[in-house]
Amino acid sequence: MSIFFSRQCEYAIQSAIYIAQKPAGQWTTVKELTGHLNVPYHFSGKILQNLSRKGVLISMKGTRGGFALAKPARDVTLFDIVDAVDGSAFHKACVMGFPRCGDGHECSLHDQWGILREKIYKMLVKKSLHDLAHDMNKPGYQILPDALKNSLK
Amino acid sequence: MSIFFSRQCEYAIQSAIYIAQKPAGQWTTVKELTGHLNVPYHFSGKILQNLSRKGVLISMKGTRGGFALAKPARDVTLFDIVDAVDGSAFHKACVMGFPRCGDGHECSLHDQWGILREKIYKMLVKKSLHDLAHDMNKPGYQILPDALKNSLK
DNA sequence: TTGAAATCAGACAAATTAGTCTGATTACTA
DNA sequence: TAGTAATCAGACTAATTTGTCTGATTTCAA
Repeated sequence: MSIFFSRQCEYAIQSAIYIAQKPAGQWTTVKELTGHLNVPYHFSGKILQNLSRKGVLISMKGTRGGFALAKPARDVTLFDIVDAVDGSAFHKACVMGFPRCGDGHECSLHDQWGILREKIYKMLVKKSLHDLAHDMNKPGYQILPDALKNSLK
Repeated sequence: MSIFFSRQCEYAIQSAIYIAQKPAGQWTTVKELTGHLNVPYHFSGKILQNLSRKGVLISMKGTRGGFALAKPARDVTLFDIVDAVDGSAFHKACVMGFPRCGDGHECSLHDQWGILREKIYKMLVKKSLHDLAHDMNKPGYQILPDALKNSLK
């Protein structure tokens, strides 16, 4: 049970936050990212390419290339990332998997779960990458264990 | 993104509800279950065996055998099922996958998600199989599409 | 203009999850 | 007591997700 998002989605979120923490206009390479983030190098490449295909990031090839946000961090929500990677099936599907739920034959949890799901959705939509980047820069917050941080290139 | 529970867990929940709808003391065979529930026959067997190993169900071999609840339906919560199948990692793990979150280096969503997660947990703990079985017996509720229901043995 | 450093593309491998098959064992019934 | 219908166990296959590898292309800088 990967908690709520797929692992790929977790990686994407963490990557986006990392990129958003840097001054706008700077490019971030896969190498730098995976040095800070404990995401497998090549997998990271794939994920970032995917995000740029989806319009969340932009990329530049070449020596001074890398990835950057396609829009200002204030204008990208957490939901945008999740939606780009995992889709938004959790909006629709029955939490217990009953096929007719939401179809006039709602399951016993339908309403309760609907309320919670909506709260989760609002949480995702209200958090911008700017918020996240800002929060996670504060002292108590930290993206990685020190051990890993020290071992970066 | 399998919404929230693994598919196996969804099957387990649906099966448990089905069994709980029958009068106490009756045995339910895999054949009957999969006739009503659209769960692959052999996979269903595995899942039910697993649930009985975990103490949620009991089983009896032989001609008139099958599976039944190990305890009264009022005493089995939805959380018991989920916990038996998927575990309860969602209690602990960071929703965005940050390794140090919950360790003094909380992520930006930690508190908000904690509140929602607790509500989800309460929802699971408060729903007994008896509640579920009762609710899903009401007219508007229905476990399966008619088409499937009609094609049962 | 050449070399280095980056993305990009796609095939491949490994791990996990989902689903299938077969044969053994058990218990009821005729 | 023999046959049937069920669980049980475990090996196997298939599908999905995760992760790896290689080579091509692009861009910059010496």
